[in-house]
Amino acid sequence: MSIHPLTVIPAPYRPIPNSLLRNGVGKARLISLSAALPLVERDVLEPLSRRVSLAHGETLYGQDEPACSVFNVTSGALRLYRILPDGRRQVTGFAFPGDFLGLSLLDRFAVSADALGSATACRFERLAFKDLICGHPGLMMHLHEITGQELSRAKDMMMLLGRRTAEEKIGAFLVGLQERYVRIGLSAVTLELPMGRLDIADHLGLTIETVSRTLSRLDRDGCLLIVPGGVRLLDQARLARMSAH
Amino acid sequence: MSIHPLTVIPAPYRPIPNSLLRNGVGKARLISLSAALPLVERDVLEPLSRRVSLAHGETLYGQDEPACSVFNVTSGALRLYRILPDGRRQVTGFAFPGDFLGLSLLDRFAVSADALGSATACRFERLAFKDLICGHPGLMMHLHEITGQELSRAKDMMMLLGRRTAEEKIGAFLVGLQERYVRIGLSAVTLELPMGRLDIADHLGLTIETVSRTLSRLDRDGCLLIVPGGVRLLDQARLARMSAH
DNA sequence: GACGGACTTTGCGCTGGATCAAGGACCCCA
DNA sequence: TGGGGTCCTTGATCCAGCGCAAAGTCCGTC
Repeated sequence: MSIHPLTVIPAPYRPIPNSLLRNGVGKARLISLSAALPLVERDVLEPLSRRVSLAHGETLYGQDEPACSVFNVTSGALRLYRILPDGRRQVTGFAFPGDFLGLSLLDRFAVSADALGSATACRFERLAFKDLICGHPGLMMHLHEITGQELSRAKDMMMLLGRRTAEEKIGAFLVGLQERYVRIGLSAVTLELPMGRLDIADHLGLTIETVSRTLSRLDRDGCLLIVPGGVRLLDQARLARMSAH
Repeated sequence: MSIHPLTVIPAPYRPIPNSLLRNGVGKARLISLSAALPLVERDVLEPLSRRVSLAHGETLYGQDEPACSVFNVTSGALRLYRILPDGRRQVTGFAFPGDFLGLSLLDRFAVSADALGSATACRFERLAFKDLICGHPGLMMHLHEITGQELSRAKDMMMLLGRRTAEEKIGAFLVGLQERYVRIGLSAVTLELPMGRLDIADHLGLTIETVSRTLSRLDRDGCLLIVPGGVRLLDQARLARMSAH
């Protein structure tokens, strides 16, 4: 049902787990930091960093843990979330190569972070990082701006969670993900979804069944195509309309 | 129904609009900046500021407008929100004395801000503000930390919007407001609610009817007392439990 | 190549909160 | 003291999305 027999699907549509999110480990750090920062700032930060590797499902840090590090994701994808005592979970976002984690430099992490598939990151010791940027106002300002953009996206998210329907949530999620992928140089048509349906549900304030049903319906309507490991966006215009601000 | 005849209510419970939120205009700026910042940082910022006064409902700035100013609220309360083309609204938060607005220093405002009742703020010209803090790394770091706290609260809000029931939303809203009031030296028991039911609804992702019904039920259950212009929290323990993280 | 486990899809009945509709309280101003 | 506007409350009904249950799919492993 999800792949129509007459549909031409350009390779790769086979589930190569996280394939598009792994760009070769050697270059990853370079790619990542250059995407987010000017050369000169990268040169300042680079010497402080140490590599961290995570296997599928491994935790990078836990909510409320003392935040002694700042991270920059270099490959793979991470899930950021909070959990209530009774098990209800809110996935506040996903992190991809180039994203900073813990950049607000608070004493404790605001969320937990774990890996979807395998992932790597640069770790910076927080106090050293703080001292360093204190000596580089331009860099600090740049990092502040990145935090400001995250805050702005958080407000988009509030609107999404508080005032939009299931279909709009799914649409906005997919279009937003596509935009982020394009910005880091990944496919714009076939979206890899390294997170599961349950992660998407807990991100959008829905249940896994509603996510599944809504995706199925969009597939049936020819709006998108569910492929193993992800989704192909077909009717971009309609998706854009349903996720429009 | 909302005020039980046998309940002793300490004055003031009469609706003095925004009474507790107006602390005398002359001292307001001092109070505000001293609350948020150390003395030395206040002395740096103070000379750049100009007073702005807003009447009830007046707009301080609009979403997507070029952000040429940073503000620090000195009296009253503001509503921060986004609106979708079809009229659906998400109130992303409320601002009280001491709060900064536009601190992420992006080119455009992420939300609209208007006054609930009358309000005043300090206005800083954005570029001058930026230049100034570039020369004061400690101050910039402090402001960055404030932004980080706002981001953390935004994530609380996502959890609230995505995963909690109407009653939990109301409970968490009231307890959170109380905590903020305490921090700026206002009453801890009788909460003034300068925003209307519709503002609360649009903040919590509910309808005005659900907000009204839920408050009525909590009143009936002896959990709180609806008084003109606000609410008195009676069963703090139960409220804390229902809003617990 | 078939067994087991994790994830996804689908059907069905249910419910929390939305929607529609009607009053009620309060306030400003005449 | 009364009339009109705004906001709030309450009741009745509806429905989008939830919760449960049962297949179905995919994948790794032995």
